[in-house]
Amino acid sequence: MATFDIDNVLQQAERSCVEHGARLTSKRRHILEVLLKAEAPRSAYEIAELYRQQTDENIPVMSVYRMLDFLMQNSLVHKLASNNKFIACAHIACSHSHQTPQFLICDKCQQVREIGVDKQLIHALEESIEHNHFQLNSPQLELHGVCESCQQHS
Amino acid sequence: MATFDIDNVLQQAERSCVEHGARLTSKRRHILEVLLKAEAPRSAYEIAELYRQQTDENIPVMSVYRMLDFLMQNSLVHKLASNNKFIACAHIACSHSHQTPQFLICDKCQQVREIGVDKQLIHALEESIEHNHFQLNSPQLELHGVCESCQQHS
DNA sequence: ATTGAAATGATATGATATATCATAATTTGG
DNA sequence: CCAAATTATGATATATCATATCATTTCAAT
Repeated sequence: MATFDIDNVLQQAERSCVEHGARLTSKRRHILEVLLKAEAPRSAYEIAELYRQQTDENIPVMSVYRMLDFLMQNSLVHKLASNNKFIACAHIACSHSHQTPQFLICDKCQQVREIGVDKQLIHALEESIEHNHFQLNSPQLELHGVCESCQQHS
Repeated sequence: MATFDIDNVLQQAERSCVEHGARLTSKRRHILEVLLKAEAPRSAYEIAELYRQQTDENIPVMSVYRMLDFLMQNSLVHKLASNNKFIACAHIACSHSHQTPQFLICDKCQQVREIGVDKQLIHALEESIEHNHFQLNSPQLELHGVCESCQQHS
């Protein structure tokens, strides 16, 4: 993601937090920035290390976890359960309301693509689940495979 | 799951391993049995503890992980990435070839239902993913929510 | 300025998972 | 049947991921 984009996204994140009465502190903002700059999902410990490198300031991992919690609550960051890593939401700067996030995770290069799966499809999935009398919380999907680029170079 | 079912499932697991030239050793079989008896997904450490209780024998967690790897390779056990726990495959004794596993995980009682989502639906999902030039490994889905029983008792 | 709430730091510890080398069990080829 | 090779398991250490708890700092509201 290009630098000018990051600034734009950060501004939008700022706005979104203000709207919801959430405080995007300087440190929280920095954590988000680290993830926006990262080219793949990062663990909390990796984020702490990148934070140190990029700001010349130490940060306890404990704090990183708390800030990630904040960012997740405000839909600015997602957690990938399948590898215990975190990723900036790809739709922070989008105007439309956020869909249920769907991630394509490349098992070779670790890059993640956050896609919008067809709404109808998700709807059908939800219906199928309701047939099982199950009440869905949030149908975040994580799908593992090989991305286009890695397919070509193998 | 009733006891007589467990024996049946274990026999089927045995058969399936023989077919594939895999060795379902006594210990591996016991690990599978522990999971078949468990009424919810278990962590590797919990499995080690249950193993101790049920066999009066110690087992290193290291070994549990290795045996779980074996069982997963042979489609007898699945790992739930979203909570780092393991569960016996619900379709060991089924004759039909295994579908892509789909799990409904209750966030209240932790019970898991392994369902067969509509084939067409999965197919559509796969198509949507191919549009993104992504090559799926295995589309295991983990969906979090509240099960029927917990909905009623809340 | 004072106070109360929210954010962050510091420390400890728990939970999950892998690396590595040693030993035991099983298979295989003679 | 035995020896070698392979596979499985044990033992130990350590890496990695995450939470609990209490102390301190920052910030906002009065």
